[in-house]
Amino acid sequence: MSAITVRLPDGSTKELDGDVSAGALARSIGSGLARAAVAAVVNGTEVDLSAELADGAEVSIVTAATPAGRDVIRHSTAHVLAQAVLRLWPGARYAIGPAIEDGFYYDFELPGGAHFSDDDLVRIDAAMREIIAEDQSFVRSEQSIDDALGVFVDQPFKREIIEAVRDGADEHDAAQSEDADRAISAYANGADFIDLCRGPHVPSTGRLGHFKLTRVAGAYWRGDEKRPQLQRIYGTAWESTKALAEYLNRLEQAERRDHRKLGAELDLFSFPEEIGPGLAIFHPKGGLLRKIIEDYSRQRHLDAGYQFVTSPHITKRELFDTSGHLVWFAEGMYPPMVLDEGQEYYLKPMNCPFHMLIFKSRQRSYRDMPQRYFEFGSVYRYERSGVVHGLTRVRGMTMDDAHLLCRRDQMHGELTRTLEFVLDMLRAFGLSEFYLELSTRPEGKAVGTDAEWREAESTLREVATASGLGLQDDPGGGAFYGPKISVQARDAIGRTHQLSTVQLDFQTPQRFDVAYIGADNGRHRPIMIHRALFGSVERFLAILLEHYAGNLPTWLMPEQFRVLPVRDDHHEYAAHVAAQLHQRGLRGTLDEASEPLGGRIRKAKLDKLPYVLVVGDDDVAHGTVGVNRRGGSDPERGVAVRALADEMDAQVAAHGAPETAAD
RNA sequence: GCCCGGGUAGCUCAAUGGCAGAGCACCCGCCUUGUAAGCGGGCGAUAGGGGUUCGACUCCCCUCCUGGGCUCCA
Repeated sequence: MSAITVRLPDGSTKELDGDVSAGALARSIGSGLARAAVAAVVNGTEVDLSAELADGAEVSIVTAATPAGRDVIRHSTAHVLAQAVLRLWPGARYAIGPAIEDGFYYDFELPGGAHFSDDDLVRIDAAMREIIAEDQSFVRSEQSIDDALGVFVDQPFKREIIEAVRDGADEHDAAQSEDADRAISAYANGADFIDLCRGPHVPSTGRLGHFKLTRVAGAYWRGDEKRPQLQRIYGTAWESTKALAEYLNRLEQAERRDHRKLGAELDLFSFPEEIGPGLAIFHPKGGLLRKIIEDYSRQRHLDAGYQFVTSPHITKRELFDTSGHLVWFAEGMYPPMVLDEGQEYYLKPMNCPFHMLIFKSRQRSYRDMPQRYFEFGSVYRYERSGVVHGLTRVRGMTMDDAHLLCRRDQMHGELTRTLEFVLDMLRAFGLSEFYLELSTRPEGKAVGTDAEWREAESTLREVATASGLGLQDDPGGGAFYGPKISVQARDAIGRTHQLSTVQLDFQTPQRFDVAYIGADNGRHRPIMIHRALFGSVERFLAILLEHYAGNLPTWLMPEQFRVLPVRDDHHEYAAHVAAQLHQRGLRGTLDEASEPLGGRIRKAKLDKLPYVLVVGDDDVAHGTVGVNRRGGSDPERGVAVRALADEMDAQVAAHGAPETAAD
């Protein structure tokens, strides 16, 4: 075997003689790298460490503690999971087992239609650890389509995948099918297990072990409800015990921020069984929080030239026939009420049809344009029973909904304005990291002409690009009536949430036959922009709660201060302090000295009060308060009431940055 | 809708098929408190319905509610 020379990422070269595998390269560079290596990238393609390198190749080593390395570990762990399940359930069929964000899953069909239970996870976990202890090698093989079909003769899901590769039906596999031999690759480890797989994998199962099976779930084959439902097992896997522990800790942190938990702890809202799933009631503090959010939003909309409108919660079916909702959105709507000799009334799932009627309520001139209608409109959607989730997926919600009708020549400007307005408002609530998504024409189920779509999409793209934010494409993700930009916001623990959407619609104005009179005295069709900023008030509130871990900035906090008199003979002064702050427009209460100060302070802290104010003898004598600030180290004694009020005013005016402390 | 969990007091949790308990909250007393839990007492529950059993929180069936999952592509 002759020596070869390969090029490394830093531009240097390395000579190999004899063993010319990627693993040998790693070893020749250093033992630390060799230990960390899980795969390699050769000329841009991921390969196993056992892959032989060609002379002149550009090679980089994939190490465990990197995104690509973790994918390899997770994918390999998924194989071990499947191997364990097949050991425990002979005759089980296995479908797919990819690496996903933070983990992996594998889908199975068990013999006799059996289902996994949580107890099974323990057994499977044990079997996996045996396989890992056996340190089996992952051995790659390549074969023709026909041979592969033979290998997986008893595995209908694998056969379906192979056939999809053969037929080139699977879009993603198109690149693979361009390979000259159209070979199918598979990995075997041990004598009893082989799985269809592109790879790469770790060299052997002994490289794995920092994993945890997390839950079992049902999942439809290829995500299609009409196909068989499979049994899915989820797990997470990492490069080290430490990384695994950190991840599990992160999950706990997220759990502590869960808005459903915080909503109960802070007495904001609840979901009484008596009302039904996905239908919340807001308690006084939650109601006040909503009012604060909504009032601020209203003021901003007023300043930005929006007009306030209101529409009813139910309407005759004809309105939704006209709008197309009963064709396109019927499954998301509650069934109708039949009133007045057969007249059907529907709860509204969206506000736009009503706003169209407001536009139509009189003749409009080109001079009237744009019309910007805004409404906190409560809508009801019949979400499937399995998908409701806290305040983020509900059956009744209030959208901060706007519909802008403008002339074609105003479209670009209105969109730019709208996007700026949206981002500015989100920033005011303490969200600052955004990217945009552009959802384009859904193939096959779109209305409107090609020219209209081209114009709409290119306009949205220009506007999105001009914002300077990152832009991701979401091909085919638009609504049937037009494309949209959605604003994705990153929260304090790095999760992204789709918040606002700005949607172009040339269909609805046509359906309602709305028009304005142009300067040419002719009828012209306006362009419509749908815009939800918070999405829904409920969901936005939930995202804020989780973003701030309940420590809402002072301006949003329903209770901004609480005055605690040390003894009951300080009550009068405490009431005086509270009244002074109330006069400055600050919100707060007085907690009388019926129990010891320490206990009252603790309660106020658990309620996440930004300002806990203690008044005693010294304060009565000098007109001061003791200030215990949220997140502050030591309380400050002897603060003048006026100075405190000024500080709080400033804090409110600044809106404040998120306090990312865990709690 | 479907798959796997769960449902005990307002909240967080106990209780081999054999007397349903605790802490917090709430109410009543006592205590008069200076920066994260003062003391005593009281009120209060097996989600709903059916079944098995001498006996059911516990086992079975149905309903309701609830948590996780159902595009993340060998």
